[in-house]
Amino acid sequence: MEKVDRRVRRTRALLGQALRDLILTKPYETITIQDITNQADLNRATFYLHYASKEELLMDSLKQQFDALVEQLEVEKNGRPMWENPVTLRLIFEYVAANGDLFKVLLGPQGQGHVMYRVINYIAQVDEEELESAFGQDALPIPNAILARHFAGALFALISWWLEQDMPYSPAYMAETIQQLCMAGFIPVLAEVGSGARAN
Amino acid sequence: MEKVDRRVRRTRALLGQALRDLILTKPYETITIQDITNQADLNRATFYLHYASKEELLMDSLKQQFDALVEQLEVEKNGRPMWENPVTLRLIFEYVAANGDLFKVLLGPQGQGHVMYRVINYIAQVDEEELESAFGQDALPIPNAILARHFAGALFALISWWLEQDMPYSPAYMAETIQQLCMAGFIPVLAEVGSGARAN
DNA sequence: TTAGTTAATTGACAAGTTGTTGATTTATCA
DNA sequence: TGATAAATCAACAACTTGTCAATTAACTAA
Repeated sequence: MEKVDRRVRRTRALLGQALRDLILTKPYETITIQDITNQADLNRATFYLHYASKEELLMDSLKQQFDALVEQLEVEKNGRPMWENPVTLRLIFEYVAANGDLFKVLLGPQGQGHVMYRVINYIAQVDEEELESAFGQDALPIPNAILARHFAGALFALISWWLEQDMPYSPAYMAETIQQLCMAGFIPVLAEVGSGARAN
Repeated sequence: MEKVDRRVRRTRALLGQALRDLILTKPYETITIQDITNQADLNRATFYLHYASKEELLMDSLKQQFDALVEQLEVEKNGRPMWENPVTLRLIFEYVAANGDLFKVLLGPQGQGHVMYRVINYIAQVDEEELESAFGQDALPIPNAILARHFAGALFALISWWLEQDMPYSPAYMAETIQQLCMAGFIPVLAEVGSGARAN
């Protein structure tokens, strides 16, 4: 079925790696097809045999990484939905950390909109499916789509912030915190004012 | 103080409007400086007298819109922090709706990363300041920065989703829902299973 | 109102990117 | 091994970019 010419596999892998390397080097928008093929040591015309644009290449390259993660998560989560499973969340943060250099650029201030959007959308989609299989289609007082988006947005923003700050907390802490905030909200947190300064 | 030559104001306004118009017409990346100056009916060299890039122009143009909103919010919120003030949140959604065409593009699948990042960051920053003035610096069991980011991410994701779906709910509903989810979390929602299908 | 200042226009420049072409060489698969 | 498909190469026109000096037009302040 999935028989692909070895040369094609090789070329695409080289192009993908070249783009990833370049992203760590210079702003994404300034990277040209020339740059990519130079870095990959391939002819420029070869690029167009496989992709129509940088974005297409980037998405193809990221998809493979994603698929590997999703496969791992499927095994670990064992039917428990993401929002109440700290193990799944922790694995996500560990995965992000493992590819921190790249994600920090792609999701940061100079990040790519289509990547950000897809990440949020992907998380939301998975989450929405989990909600549907757990509660049915919109049996809850708030639409599944909204719940899923809320969760995905919060997760995305924390990942982005965590990378920007160079990961000041452990993946486990981030996972627990997100779970707590999504499940129980701010109220329990705000109620429990610590030893620091009090409001005036 | 702020005396700016009338020609400069006029030119910058024309350039900004031209870019906004073009964004509704064709993909952002394909818009050239030529396109912008053509649309604005200005000479191409004039652009470089004011901005170094499309991004700089876009940010300058958006900043003015933002400032107008922030000013309005300051008046309305009356000291009450964003996360527990449905009026502020409703105004935000109404503001988004008023500029729906533009924001739908900028925050959507083909959106611009730097715009998305700035929006999230801006909301988070305002929220973090509110948390600090209400509870002090990190007196809560969870760092203010994380709480603020969580809220900003959820708000951003819901706005983006709401635009993408062509605003299927009222601004008031969106505001109430976000507030409820952020303050009380999923637990009360999941507990209250409606009349629909039940999990198997 | 006017004189001096500053912005905008114009045409032109070299340098670089883009996407595609046809002919050729090279690697792979069966 | 021989047929097939991929990669290379050089070259193409079309376009964008940033900058320039010289000129014209608009504005501000006295």
